[in-house]
Amino acid sequence: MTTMGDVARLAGVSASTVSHVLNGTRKVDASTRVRVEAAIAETGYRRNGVARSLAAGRTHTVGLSISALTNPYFGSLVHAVERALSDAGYVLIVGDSHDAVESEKRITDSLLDRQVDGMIVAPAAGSERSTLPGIARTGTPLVLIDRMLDVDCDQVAPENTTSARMLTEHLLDLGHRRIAVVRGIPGISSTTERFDGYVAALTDRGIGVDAALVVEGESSTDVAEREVRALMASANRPTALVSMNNAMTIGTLKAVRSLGLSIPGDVAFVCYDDFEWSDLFDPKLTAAGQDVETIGATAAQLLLRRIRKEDGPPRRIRVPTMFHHRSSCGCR
Amino acid sequence: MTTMGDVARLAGVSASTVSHVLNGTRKVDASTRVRVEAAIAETGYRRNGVARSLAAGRTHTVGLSISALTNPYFGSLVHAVERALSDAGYVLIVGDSHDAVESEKRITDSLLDRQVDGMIVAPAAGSERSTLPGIARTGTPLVLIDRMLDVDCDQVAPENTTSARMLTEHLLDLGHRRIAVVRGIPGISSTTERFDGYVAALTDRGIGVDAALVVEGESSTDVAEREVRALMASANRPTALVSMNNAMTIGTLKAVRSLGLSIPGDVAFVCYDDFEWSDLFDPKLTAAGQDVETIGATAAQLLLRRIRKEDGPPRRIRVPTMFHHRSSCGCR
DNA sequence: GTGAAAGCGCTAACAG
DNA sequence: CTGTTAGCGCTTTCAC
Repeated sequence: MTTMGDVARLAGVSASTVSHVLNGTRKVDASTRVRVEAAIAETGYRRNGVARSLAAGRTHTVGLSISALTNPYFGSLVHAVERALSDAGYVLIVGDSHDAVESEKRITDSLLDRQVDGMIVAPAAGSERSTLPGIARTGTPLVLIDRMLDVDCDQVAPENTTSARMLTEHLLDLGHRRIAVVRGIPGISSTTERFDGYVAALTDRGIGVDAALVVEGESSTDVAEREVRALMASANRPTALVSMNNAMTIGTLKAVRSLGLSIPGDVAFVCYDDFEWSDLFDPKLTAAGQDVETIGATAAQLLLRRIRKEDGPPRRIRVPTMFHHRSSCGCR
Repeated sequence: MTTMGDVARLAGVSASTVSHVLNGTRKVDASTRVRVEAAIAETGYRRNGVARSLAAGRTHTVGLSISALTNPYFGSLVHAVERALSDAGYVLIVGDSHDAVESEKRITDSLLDRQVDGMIVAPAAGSERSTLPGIARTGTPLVLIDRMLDVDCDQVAPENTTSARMLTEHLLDLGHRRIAVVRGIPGISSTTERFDGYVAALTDRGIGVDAALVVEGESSTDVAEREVRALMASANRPTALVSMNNAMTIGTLKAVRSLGLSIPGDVAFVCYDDFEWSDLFDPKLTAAGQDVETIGATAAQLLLRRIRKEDGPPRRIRVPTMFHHRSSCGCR
């Protein structure tokens, strides 16, 4: 393994000069630069980032903890974050928490041990007690993504309440009164906020929330399928369904289809979260789509800002969703 | 920031003892261990992984370069790899090459600089000339994933030829003779091998390959949609279509739908790659599904083995696909 | 069972 | 414009 010292010797300069030509951190005479570059080329030298990080105190690495890499939504999120970060010269370490604080803690501890310059976390339920304090103690820049918490740090999440409310109101406008909702995993803001939007829409029209029409899908496709199936097979089947995230949508659609029911004929359907292939479903799904790219890019920018020590109060950013009016709601 | 030295001082021992209790690398008297642990707890000490890596020469980090984080297929792959790796105490740095060797080179160089203990790469076209030599030169353990190359290293990829052949033969068995194929991005083995399977099936029945029926989708949904649309709107429209990966499938279905054609009524359809929601499409897709979990887990195991210096000749593993016979082919 | 000391390969004052 | 010199915080012989 060739080190900076080897290169320096070969070029007849000091290691510090080699370091400076490599990093452009100080003026170097053109001729010596050439000699150094020649030596680098000759030896095939490649700097040791670990030593570099130790000496410099920065790793140019950021960590990302999310809850389900298999969910296309998070895949896009990782993609957006990765791009913004790599453009800035950082690399991304990803960890999948499976929405469990224990795994989340293991992941973030490991990231902290590795001295990441910052981290982005989609907090699992209970995160504010279990894992965030530990991160805060180290002073590592942190931005929360996808779910908001009552803590003092940068956060970026989609607009939830208003979007869910619009979705529900649309159904109400079409005359539906028995509207069921399929909720995501409990304990996180997205679930709560979206549910709030649903409740607000109903309440606003003087309709009470019927507990029997609230199905807990737990953000598991299988659970949602089972529960929705049970509901739709029961006597008090709703006339419309609103699904609160893409996993819930898949489960719901499977349930409906397995019962031989048709959408929107037998039951109207709208959902939070859009799919790239929404218009290939039959019928096309009326949905509130998140702007995942913006969410990811924004989170990365906020983090980069903190890493650069550009201070300021914590910011909480809501990214608007886009309403896609298609046909599963029963319109047109 | 508290260091190991601080802990040692507080516990009244040497830094080396602290290191040993932390790592379990040598026998430590129970009583001193207790004192050390108390000191650690008291200071909230957390070891510096960077210093650790520099001293030990291992980072417990592996890099992964893939071509499209937004593709659900790769999302699952990352997930599988991440799980296997984190179980073994490693973290994963991901980079998205967008199937371009230039980005791939930047990513792998950055990973190498960071002294990853190993890396997994889904090679872009041209990788063997551009990026793999550089990796080989460092001696960093490497396993290729998703696409195979004619190079000496561990590789794991799905079964392509036979699966594509089966798909095509199924169409042939149903009486189709004008079968179009939608190919993925050129220059990688999956595209070539799957196409070979298509050709073999036709040839075997004495049917020549009609160049007009070979559409280049370039692994871009948009391109596939445009090209398939053109083909299906033309005079010599095929009676059946075989799509070679999930992005091509989305594009193809969009094209078919936009023309108001029906599957399998107007054109039969089969595809390589399965979707979690395959049976929500209308009609349900007959597909050859990859076992992504196995591919990812296998790659991780092979890599771990190399990292542990368990030698042996390079292994090339083919993971079988699963044939899902549904209705888009026109059966039943 | 424990400590001292020599690095790991680089960065960044500090001096010239 | 360039070299010298301390470290960065840990692991790991080697010695006791």
